[in-house]
Parts: sequence; structure tokens; C-alpha cells
Amino acid sequence: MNAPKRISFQYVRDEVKRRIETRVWPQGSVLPTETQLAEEFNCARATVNRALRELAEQGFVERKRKSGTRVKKSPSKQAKLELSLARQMVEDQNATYRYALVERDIGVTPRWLGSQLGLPSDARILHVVCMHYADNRPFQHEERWINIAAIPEIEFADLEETSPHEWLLNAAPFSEAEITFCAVSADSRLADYMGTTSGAPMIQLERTTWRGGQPLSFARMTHHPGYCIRTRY
Amino acid sequence: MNAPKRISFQYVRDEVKRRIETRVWPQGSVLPTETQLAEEFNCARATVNRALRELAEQGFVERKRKSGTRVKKSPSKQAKLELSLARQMVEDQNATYRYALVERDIGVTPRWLGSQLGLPSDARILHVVCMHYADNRPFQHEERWINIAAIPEIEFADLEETSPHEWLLNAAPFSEAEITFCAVSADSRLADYMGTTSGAPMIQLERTTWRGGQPLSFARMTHHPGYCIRTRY
DNA sequence: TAGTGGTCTAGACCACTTT
DNA sequence: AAGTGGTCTAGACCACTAC
Repeated sequence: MNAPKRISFQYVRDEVKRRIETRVWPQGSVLPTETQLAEEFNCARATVNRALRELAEQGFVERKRKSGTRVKKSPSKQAKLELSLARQMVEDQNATYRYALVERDIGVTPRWLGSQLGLPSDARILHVVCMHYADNRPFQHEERWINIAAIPEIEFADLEETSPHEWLLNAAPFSEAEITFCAVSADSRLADYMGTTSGAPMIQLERTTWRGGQPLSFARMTHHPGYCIRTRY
Repeated sequence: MNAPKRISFQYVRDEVKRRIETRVWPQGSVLPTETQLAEEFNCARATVNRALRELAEQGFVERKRKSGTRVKKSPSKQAKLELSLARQMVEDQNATYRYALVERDIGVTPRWLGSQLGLPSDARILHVVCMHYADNRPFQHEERWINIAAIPEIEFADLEETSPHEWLLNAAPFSEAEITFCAVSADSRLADYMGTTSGAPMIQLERTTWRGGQPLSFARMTHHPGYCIRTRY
């Protein structure tokens, strides 16, 4: 036991975690109350509270008023994925980033998009197609529909130099989003863009964003074949 | 302003977040110190601290001793993915779960696996192939290699009823893991298992797990075509 | 209604980092 | 050396919920 003189919440957190891992407190069992643990560790209850709160966030225990703190049966592991700009991802690989605008046009809302975003069919939409390259190899294909009413400035934005994603992040950096990952196979058009053969499997990420309940944009980002998302926990 | 009588850390957190979103405090700027904010909100510094700590965790601000709290330039959005058992995922969809063991054999470490896990080539490995069904439709194909030396009990485990994933989670619920998502296209063998045509794009999740630095298992889980991962933030 | 976690306070000291 | 966040304490009251 190497308890420091002043007990830290990290010490309590790690010791409790150790007892859970070594089954001193088996799955499903109830831990001592905060007050009891504070007494055992000879620290303030707030310290124990912070330790247990972190363990609850990380999915090791479940806490309920009155009934106490229980060890979770099947710890719900959650992976955190960083979702950054294509530019960021490319530069993180120490590759040279290049951006190219492919298409830009303004029209009214296509039906499928209207129902996706909850927009009337006469809403004006900016439609953009662009590519992101890493060392001049195709990295990501991006197709995006932007609700002009929500962000009027986008109509006059220069998207030749800055990707719509990046522009939006600067104009309206904070928003709610819903994301979908799926696997698709390249149609001939996408295959051409990505420099691959038709049918190649690729990861596609669809993101719908809102701000204050108002729909901002729907984006479909397709990564080059072989692209993987990695994470640890 | 609808400040409650007793200021909560949630109130401070949301108000600070609002000021960041509305650019009262623009990107890159320095926020007032905790003491100043505590004065403004008429609450204890600990309350402000907790509020700002949460905003830092969520990627809105960056904090450094002495230099203060700054608004992040490009907020690093991170999505959280729940990674649960196939059974859990199926039952969450209100579908009926069924599990089937397909293959189970013991051998020595294949070369590729040895280098993946860092195991000697004479290490004994349990190799398992199994399927998970939702309402009798293929949901996930699982192929797994388990390091017997690390978990000797697995050799005698009954995997006819319980999937190796679930068995391992009960036997050794806490481990470190590395995860990779990628898109693959079905070869004829996988296509048969998944009831689809060869070439169909599918999401594949590979997970390597360790416990205390010792490799436990490598798993490759392939989802049925059309399977999507959804999340919000 | 009683027990448990959830939170706030006021004050103190510590630790890191910039000057 | 000084300023800012990081944390601990002791005590208090609140809020949810199982009984």
C-alpha cells in the first residue's frame, strides 16, 4: 500500500478500479457508500465522489441514489473517435494536403434531402462536390448540401480555396450533429474520383448538422479504399 | 437572465458555452479567470472549476495553468461509439438473438497472428468461428483467435451456448483494446455466411485485446451489408 | 420516510508555467 | 516570483428513489 500522505481522487479511483478488476468487488455487487469509503481512505467524501463519478463515466460502475454504487455486469466499453477535417487528418499523417472544388451549384431542395433535413421543397440549397488529396492521392470525396437560409453568407463564400467543411467550421463552429458510418462499394463515378476500380469497398460517413434546431447541412464523405479508423481504449 | 437562486455548475457551463457559441468570447480568446467568473456568477470557484473542466473535456476550451482558459480554434469533435456484444446490439433492436458456433480448433500461432499479437510461433491458439443472428437473419460473423496461455480456462469453455466474446467478457471483463474499422467486400465464403452476394460491402471491426500487457485475443467481426453505426454529438 | 448520491461553499494549499 | 488552474477539506443542504 503506497498511499500518499494527502489522498488524491486518482488514488481512490485507481484503487477502486483495481478492486473491481481483481474481483474483490465482483460484478453486480454493491460498493460501500461514499461515506464509508471516505472513512477507509481517510479523505473527504467529495474526493471519493469525484473518483466514483469518473469510474461511472468510464462505464465501470453504475450509481443510483439510495441504492448505491454497483459494479456493472458488462462494462459498456465506448470508443472515442476524433472527427476532424480532412486537412487535419492528412496533415496528421505527415502528408501534403491538397483540396479541389469539383462542382458548385445552387438549386432547390431535392425531395430526399428535404425529408432528411426537414426542409420545404422550395428551400434554396447550395450543392458542393469536392476532393481532398494526400500527397496527390485521393483521400476523401465530399458531397455536401447546405441550407442557404440558415447560413446566407455561404452563397458568396469562396470555396475554391477553402473546403465547405472548413468554411462552415469557421463560420459556425458549434453545432449538433448526427453521424452514420457505413460501407459502400464504389460506383463508376466514385471509382473515377478515387482512382480505384468500380466495386471497391469504402467507408462512407454521413453527417447531418443543426444549429439550434435549424438544419445546416448534410454531408457525405467517402474515404479511399483501404482507409481505416483506429482507436484504443 | 434566468439565474437560479443557487448557481449550479450546469448553469455556469451552459452560459459559458453560450458565450463561446455566440462569439462573445471568440475563438482563440482568453476567458476570465476562475476567480473572476466566480465573482460574476456569484458562486464558489469550485463551481466554476467544474463547469470549465467539463467544457475542456468536451473540447470547447483549453486550459493551462498560469496562462488561463482559451477558446479552442477548431473544436475537436469526438464521437463516442458504444461497443457492445452482438447479443446486446441485436436485443437493443428488439430482435430475437441467436448464436451459433461454426468452428472451434486448437493449433499453434499462425505467422501473421504471431506478429500481430507479439506471440512466439509455438504458442497455442484457440481459433473460433461463429455467427450471430437477428431474427434469424445474419447479423455478424465473428472469427477469433485466443491466446490459451493467457486464459487457460478457455480451452474447456463451452462455446456452443455462449459466444467467445461474451465468455471472455465474463472471464476477463477489463482489458485494453485496439480497434480498427474498415470496409471490406464479401468473399464467397463470407457472402455465404451473411446470405449475400460476393462483393457486397460490409463493415469489419478488428479488435486486439490485452490484459496487463499480455495479449489475450484478436477478433474480426464482420457486419451484414447495410449495417450502419450511428451516433450524435 | 430514510438512505444514498449530487452538489455547493469557503477556504486553503499545491503545482505548473510564464515572466 | 507571481499568477492561474488543480485539488482537498469539512460541512451543509438537496433530490431522487427504494422501502
